[in-house]
Amino acid sequence: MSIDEQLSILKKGLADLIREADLRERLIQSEKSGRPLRVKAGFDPTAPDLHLGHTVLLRKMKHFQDLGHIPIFVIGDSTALIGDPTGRNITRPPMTAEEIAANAETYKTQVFKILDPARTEVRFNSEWLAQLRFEDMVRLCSKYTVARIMERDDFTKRYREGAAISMHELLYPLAQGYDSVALACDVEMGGTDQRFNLLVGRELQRDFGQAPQIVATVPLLEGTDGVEKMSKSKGNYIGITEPPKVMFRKVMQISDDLMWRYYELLTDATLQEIAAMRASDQPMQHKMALASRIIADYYSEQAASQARSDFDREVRHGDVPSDIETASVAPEASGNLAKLLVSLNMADSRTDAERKIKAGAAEVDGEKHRSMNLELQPGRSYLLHLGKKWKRIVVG
RNA sequence: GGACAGGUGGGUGAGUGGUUAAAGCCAACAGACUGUAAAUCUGUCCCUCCCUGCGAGGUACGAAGGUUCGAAUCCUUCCCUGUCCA
Repeated sequence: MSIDEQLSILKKGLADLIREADLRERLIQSEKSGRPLRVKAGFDPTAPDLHLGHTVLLRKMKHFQDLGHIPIFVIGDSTALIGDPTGRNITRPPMTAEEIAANAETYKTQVFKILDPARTEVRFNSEWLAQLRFEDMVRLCSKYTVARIMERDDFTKRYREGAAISMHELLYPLAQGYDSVALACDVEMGGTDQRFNLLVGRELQRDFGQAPQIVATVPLLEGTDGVEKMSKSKGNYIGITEPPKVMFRKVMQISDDLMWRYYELLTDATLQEIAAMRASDQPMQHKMALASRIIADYYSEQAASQARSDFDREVRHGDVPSDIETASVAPEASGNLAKLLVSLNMADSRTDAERKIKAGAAEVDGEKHRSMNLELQPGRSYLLHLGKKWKRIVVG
């Protein structure tokens, strides 16, 4: 494949590429020398589950991998001690070592749903960061000035607003930049919000006598609300390990406009194909196709079609779901429906359950049930439905 | 170390002694409507208990004490944040 072709694959969907000429140069060198490029992306092990927002980046790394280069997946176990201040206006609470270890493990397995494990490097940045002594830290800090660090949006903003900025947060960009030095990266990738951190890497590499890495950023994927970027903590995410059915439902819940964005960033559909779909008057069909496509990526075609038919039946026609869990309930649970729903995890609290029952959200055996009272007969089974939750119970 | 300002429910933000479990807005949840979504409308949005009622009780306005019949509102100490001065 020609360098131009390679470049155009790699450039597709990128938000920033600093700088394109450098990347071209490196691709040429790599081809000549047979040395693959080292393409790094760092992840904070803060959320235990990867979601579609992360996959925009991972898919791009896969493109590099497919062209013979080496993705380096850096798990920021040391930098997690700081907590990336990106996009934050408050200081993050630090995580415990146990949490970090557990989360990192989950990341590792999930990331290989996209990348080929045999040709991926997975590294923890504690490997080199934990080695640094105080003198090393001081030396590292001396390479950057306060004014330059404060150029970062988040810091400027927080500073201007009189919000707290702790000293250790200023170290984050330096630590991340040092990762690139330690790994001798050729390319570092991240979301557009990572731009600053990625650029710091270039400067530090220069200071350490390395060629500055190429910085490639991908757009941030909006979450299911269509407004904020997808994030676990905002609850607007679609996790790649969520059951197919849940994924399908969540994809269907995005707005029609957002769907085109998802097509662009989460599938290999070409821009022409997307434009054609967009011109048609079948948004729902295309959305269902999108959901199926995404599920097929992380599960299988079969799982996708199953999820699709479940959605058809359960959501569109309002039928009873096919895979309701059955729980057995002691006869003593008879009497109070709210209590029962809480014990079955169908409501957050008893007060919550009562509210929903009063609002007419509860059904027993398909009948709306507005009374708090539910007498259970031993041996019988009941079908409970509250909002999106269903459960079959057997008494006895 | 000194002076000053401030800390309210998921977010924002009212409220400066008494129908205040705490306005409004946003988010969220449930219901209706619907072709998925959106939009719209209705209701809800701390917890527990029961005789499920515009019911009873318990917690809650950084923390702990105090004043008062009564405090988010006043006082004291502490913690935290910011600004200015050293």
